[in-house]
Amino acid sequence: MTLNINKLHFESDKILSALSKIDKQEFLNSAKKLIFKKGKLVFYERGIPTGVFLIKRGRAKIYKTGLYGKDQIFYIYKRGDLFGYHALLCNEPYEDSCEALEDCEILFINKYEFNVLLQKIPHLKLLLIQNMSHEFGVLVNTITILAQKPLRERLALYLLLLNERYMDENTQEAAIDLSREDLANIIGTARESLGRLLKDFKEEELIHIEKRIIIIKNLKKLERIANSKH
Amino acid sequence: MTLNINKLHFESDKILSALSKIDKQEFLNSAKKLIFKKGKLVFYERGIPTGVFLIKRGRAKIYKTGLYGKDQIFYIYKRGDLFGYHALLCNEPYEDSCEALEDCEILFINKYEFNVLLQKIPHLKLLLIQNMSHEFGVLVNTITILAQKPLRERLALYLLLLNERYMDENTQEAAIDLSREDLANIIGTARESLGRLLKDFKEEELIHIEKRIIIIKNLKKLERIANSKH
DNA sequence: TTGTAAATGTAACAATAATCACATAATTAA
DNA sequence: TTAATTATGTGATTATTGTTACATTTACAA
Repeated sequence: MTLNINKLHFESDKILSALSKIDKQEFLNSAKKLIFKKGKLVFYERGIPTGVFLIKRGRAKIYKTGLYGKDQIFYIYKRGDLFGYHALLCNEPYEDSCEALEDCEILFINKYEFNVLLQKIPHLKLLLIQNMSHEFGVLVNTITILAQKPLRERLALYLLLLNERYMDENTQEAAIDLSREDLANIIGTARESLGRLLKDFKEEELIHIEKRIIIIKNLKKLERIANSKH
Repeated sequence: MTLNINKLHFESDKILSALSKIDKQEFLNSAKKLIFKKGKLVFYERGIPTGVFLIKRGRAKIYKTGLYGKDQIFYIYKRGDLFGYHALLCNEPYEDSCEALEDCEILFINKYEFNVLLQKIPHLKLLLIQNMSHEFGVLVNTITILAQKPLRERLALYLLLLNERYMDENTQEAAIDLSREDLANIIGTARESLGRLLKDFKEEELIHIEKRIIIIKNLKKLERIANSKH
C-alpha cells in the first residue's frame, strides 16, 4: 500500500472547473454570496439540507461530533471546492457538520436552484457522479489509514495532505494553520499525543513550528515515514 | 452520537429495487451470469474496472489490503446488492478488492452495456447519485466509529450490523458466518484481541458461539454496549 | 493595554490493545 | 481416513496511546 496523496483528495474543485464557461456562468448566476466568520457553522449534523456551497475565500472543516466533544474531521475545504451536496442529493439530514476555520466567503445555491441547474446542465449530473465515485475511494483509504497506520505515520501522511490544502496559490508556499485540537481530530488522536509527536518531528528537523503554524522542512523524509511499512 | 444501524448500511439493494418493472427487466437483460467460488476475487485493487456486479446468491467482502496482509474490510455485500460501480464511474482503477465469502452467483453488466443503460434509463443515474450520497454518510460514520469507539463497543456495533447482513430472508434468523480473521479485519483489531472479547461476550450471554458461527442472544444489551458513552 | 479565557506544552501514570509463542481444533486435499 | 494445512484459543509480555494534572503561553475582548 504505497500511498498516493491524490487518493486522499476529494478534488471537490474539479466539478466547477470542468464545466464549460457558459455552464459555469449559469451556475454562478444562481449563487448568493454569504459570509461566515471564523468558527461559524455552515451546516450541522441532523440539520435539513437547503442547498450547496462553493468556497470563494477561506477554509472550512467537515467533521462529525463524537462522544464528549471529540470530533472527527474528514476534510478541509478550500477556495474552489463545492460541497454539501451529499445530504441534499439523498434527501437525508446532514451526517456531518461544517465549520469555518477562517473568515469565509461562500457562494450558496439553494436546493431549488440546484435542481434547476441539474436539469439545465446534464454534464453537471455526470460530474457529480464522477466526483462522488472518487470520494468513495478517498474515504475507503481514509478508513484503512486510520484503522491500520500507527500514529507517527498518520501524522506524517496528513501533514503532506495539509501541505497541499494550505498551499498559497501564488507563492506555492504552505503554512499549516490549524489548532492542535483540530489537527489531533484529523489524525484521530489525543491533543497531548499529537504534541509529543510534533516535538519529535521538530527535533528531527522535518518541520518548523512557529506558534500554531507548521511548515514542512523535509518533504521527502515525511513521505518516507508516511509510507514506511512499520 | 446515538447510532442508528441504518447509518452503516450501504443500501446497495435499493438501486435495482427502485427501478420500474420494465427498467429492471432491461437491466437484467444486459447481464451475464457468473459463478465465483468461495475465496475467488471478483475484482482487485489497481485493476481496471470492466463492469458492475449484482449478487444473486452468496456473500462477498470488499476490502483494502493493508501492509503485511492485514486487510481492512468495509462491507459485506449480499443477495440483491449492486456494486463495483464507483471505480467504473470515475474512470479510476479499483481502490478496493472484492472476494467471494461463499460460493456466489453474480450478474455482470459490462462497461458498455452499463453506459447504454445509463442513457436508456435516466432514473438509474439519479438512483446512483442518491445511493452514493448515502454511502458518503455511511463511510463518514465508519471513520468516526473506527477512530473513536473502543474495541468492545465497535464489536457490539458490528455484530448488530452483521446480524442484518446474515439474516435469512425466510426464517428471519441470523447466523454470522465469518472467519475470526475477517471479523477482526472488519472491526479493525488483531485476531487475538477479538477472540478474547468474543469470549467475554459469550460469558455475558450476549452471543452464542458454535464453531466459527456467531448467533446473537441479547440484541438489546448489545445495542446498549454499542451506544455506551464510554 | 491589560485582564481573562482559551490553547498549548509537559511529565507521570494508566489502560488498552498488539505482539509473541505456542497449544489445540477444524478443514481440506490426497 | 489420515496427514497436512489452516484456523482458532490462550497466557505472558510489551508497546502504544490515552488520561490526568498542572504550568505556561497565546489570543481576544473590554
